[in-house]
Amino acid sequence: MVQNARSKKTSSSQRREESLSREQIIEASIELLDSSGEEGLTFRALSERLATGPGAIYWHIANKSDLLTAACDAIIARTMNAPLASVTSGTPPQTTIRLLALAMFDAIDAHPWVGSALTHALGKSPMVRIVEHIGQQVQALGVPKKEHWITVSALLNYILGVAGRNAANGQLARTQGLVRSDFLKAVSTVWSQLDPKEYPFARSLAAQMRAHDDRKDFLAGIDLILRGISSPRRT
Amino acid sequence: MVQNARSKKTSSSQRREESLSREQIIEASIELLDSSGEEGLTFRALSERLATGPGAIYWHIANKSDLLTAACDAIIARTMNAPLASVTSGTPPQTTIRLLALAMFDAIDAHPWVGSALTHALGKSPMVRIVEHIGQQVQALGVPKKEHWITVSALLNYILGVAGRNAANGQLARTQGLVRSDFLKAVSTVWSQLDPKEYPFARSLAAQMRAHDDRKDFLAGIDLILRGISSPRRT
DNA sequence: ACCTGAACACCGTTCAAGT
DNA sequence: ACCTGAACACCGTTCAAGT
Repeated sequence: MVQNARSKKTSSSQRREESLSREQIIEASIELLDSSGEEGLTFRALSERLATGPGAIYWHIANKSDLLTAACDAIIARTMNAPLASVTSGTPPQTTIRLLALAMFDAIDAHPWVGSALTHALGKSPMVRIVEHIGQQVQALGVPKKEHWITVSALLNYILGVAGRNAANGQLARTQGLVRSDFLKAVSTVWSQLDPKEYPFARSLAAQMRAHDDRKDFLAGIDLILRGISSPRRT
Repeated sequence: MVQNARSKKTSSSQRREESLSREQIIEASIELLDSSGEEGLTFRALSERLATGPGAIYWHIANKSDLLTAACDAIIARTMNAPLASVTSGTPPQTTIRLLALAMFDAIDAHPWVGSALTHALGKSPMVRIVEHIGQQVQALGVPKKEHWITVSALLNYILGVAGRNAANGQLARTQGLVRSDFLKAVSTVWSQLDPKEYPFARSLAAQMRAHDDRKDFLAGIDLILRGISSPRRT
């Protein structure tokens, strides 16, 4: 209360001007999520950052799930529009899909919480945006209309799988105070010590796991699926 | 307190015999998760079901995350072993992979919470089991050793993506009191009303979404990836 | 119309005290 | 060795009361 006493200064500096807006709340949520992860986003921390009470937020936002979806949507909207800047009408759809997928990967890498937020926003706007952008390229690829759903689903599920993994990796790494590469090294070490009778394959994979590059491997998976899409059915 | 008064009856019926065991706790957790979803698993509900206090559980289990992983592992262990019963040495690896993948789908369909539990148990035993079983088939497929990691990752990420989606679908459907098919119909209706200028593709997908069959489409995605695996690289 | 902040009904987890 | 259950430090959400 004391620090609010100097409110005579018309409308200059760090005091909130006019009223709280949905955009302000979402932007503050993103900052909070980026700096302290999913569990760092609480209505109390958020209202403190916005210099207001917990109840005030409920005037603009329905509930926490709504808040998370909105924050996620803000990131996805930026992510889906950015890579299209370098795309011309001559760009092959495969290239555009790779660009979109990589943009998703980088966004989730920068904001791990987006990964799990996406999972919980299935019919919602973030997902619609992604489906739209990827779908248009699948269409341009000449995939028959009947297979649109299955093809987009396959790409989307793969991307969501990676997203979820990255989100979990990020959170685990944060919890244990490790960088992600160190965390993977730790897992690799555990796997290399698995019982060779029971888990021969997982054990043999430990070395590749230690050396791998998340981003490159993600793209390799996209390429694998793209190959599957353009490969004839056998049935 | 009153209902425990008749404890003279030696050791016959519904009273706990001997002491609480980790297995009992995990089994009760699975029942709770199946009947009331992820948010239904609380230490209070669990301890009530086990006729004990919340603190007692901590003697056998480290924390909630440990509990969820253990419950998930119990389901995955059953899931990965069952389909192998019908596999002989002559079964082509593709067929076995399809069987394993379908077993995963069905398990997650029956226990939606497994989907999100898997995401949070990355280096842990449930994941090791899955990697081991799928990996052995990838190896049998003749995939070069250098590509083991990427190939298994692609399959796994796809499966995890579907798993996460199913988990979220199940939870949403539960929250809104809908069966899953009704929930998809509702989403499809929303999508069919999207702005055709902004979201032409997503809009055109609504019909396919309404008609689709989760399980069949899941398998179609696996087949698509399998085609990609056996299709030559272009580099 | 928008905000305040106390209050409600929960959580996971701990820990002295019991047996 | 194992269990009890009160207590702690949190949550999301609501709502009368304010401006």
